[in-house]
Amino acid sequence: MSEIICTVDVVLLTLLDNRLHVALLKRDHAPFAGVLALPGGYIHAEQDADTRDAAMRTLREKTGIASPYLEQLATFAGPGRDPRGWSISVAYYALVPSALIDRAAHPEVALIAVDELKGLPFDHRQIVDAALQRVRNKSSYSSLPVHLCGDTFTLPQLQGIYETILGEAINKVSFRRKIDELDILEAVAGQMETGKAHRPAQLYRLKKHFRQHLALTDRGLNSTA
Amino acid sequence: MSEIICTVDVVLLTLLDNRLHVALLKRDHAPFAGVLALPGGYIHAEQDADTRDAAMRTLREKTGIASPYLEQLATFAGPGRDPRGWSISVAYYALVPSALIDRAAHPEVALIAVDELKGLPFDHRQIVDAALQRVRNKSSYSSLPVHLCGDTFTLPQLQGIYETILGEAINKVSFRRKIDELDILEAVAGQMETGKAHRPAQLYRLKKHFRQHLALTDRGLNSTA
DNA sequence: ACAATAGTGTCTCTTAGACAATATCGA
DNA sequence: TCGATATTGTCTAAGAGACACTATTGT
Repeated sequence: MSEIICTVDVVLLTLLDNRLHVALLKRDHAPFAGVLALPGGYIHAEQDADTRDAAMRTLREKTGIASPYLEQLATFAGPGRDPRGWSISVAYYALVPSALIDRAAHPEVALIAVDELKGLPFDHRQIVDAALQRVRNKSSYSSLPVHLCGDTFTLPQLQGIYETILGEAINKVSFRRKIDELDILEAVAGQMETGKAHRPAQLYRLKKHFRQHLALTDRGLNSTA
Repeated sequence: MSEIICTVDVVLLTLLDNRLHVALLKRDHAPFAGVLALPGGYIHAEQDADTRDAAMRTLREKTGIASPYLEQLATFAGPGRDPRGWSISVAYYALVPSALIDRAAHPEVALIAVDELKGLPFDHRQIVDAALQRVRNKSSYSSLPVHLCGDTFTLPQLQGIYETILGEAINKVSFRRKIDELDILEAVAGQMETGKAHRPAQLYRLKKHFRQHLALTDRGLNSTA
């Protein structure tokens, strides 16, 4: 039983040009050397405190991203998914603002639009699909998408992000009501998004209490589901 | 990396005396020999097609249960959870009608009320808690609890099961409206639950299409959440 | 002033829950 | 007939979406 290959894989999602993108890396070694794949790697029992830790380390080492929103997705396993043998991959998904991805320091990180993915090795396609399904589902009733925003953002911007993820238009009044009920944002005093030929929008940021790990407790953006 | 211990654990839930119970087994071997613990065991790379398969096999071998509702819960891992070393446990949860548990053939299966659990080894307490949270959460918006029923049941019985799981009373009219909308039950013609000193209730059963794997698609019992 | 988008007030429609009336059994 | 619970009809209240009006900017 100890011949099982234990790995983690991370589906790192971000927004670019108003579309969801996944971070992929060209694999250094066989199998699938040179092919774009999810950032992942072996669990290091000597140093990883758990699989989340392993996923965090992997992400840091391969993309330089420090403390993203990171949540366990599911575990994929079996004899066929990795040609080296029976393997387990504990998959995580991360949401980060694209500004946090330092592409100068890590030019090897490829950001691919999720609807243009093709030819992923292993069962990575299945893992990405599971992550997308999870994020879409969870976004419909939680504040999850705020993790794709930068420090400050306007409500129209945030609504656009929800619409991008959910793939459908949202009623403006309802959206604002829900966000208001969630009570997780605070206006940045006096600051406005400016420069456009129309009324500027109020800037908001996450309340201090929610800056980090917002994941566990949120509920209730949209009960449409 | 190959010294990692790879296991599965199953949280088998059932209803007994109107209360949720977990199936536990006295461990045969060290560590924690003789202590009640979740049914679980090593993944057998030679025979298991994936972790679900391993969980199914474990459940069959240890409790005799053949094809329960079984879904992946989460993966628990780390250096401290098992005294033998760095370990991974892919946890599943199962829901079965208590009638399916053949306690004559498997007298070693202990069914413990979930609110009376104590002294579980490893991190099994944490795993059980995660399963309960998942089941309660999912029950509030899906038909999940029907898996705890036998072949036929009445609507008042089913409502009672929901109330047991959710821990609160449900509006009768709303409950029936929702169940009706889900459109997953069919009346068993002419059959009534009988014998009580009051109007008998109509018996229902799952529509054929939903007999097995109902898990993946269901939605929308209760949007209260 | 005009175009364009932000922000808000209000109406309607859908849906969940409360209440209550009717139905059907055993005693 | 009475007590008990099943089943169904209807009213009310809460919430989501549609619509439209006001606000504020650059041109």
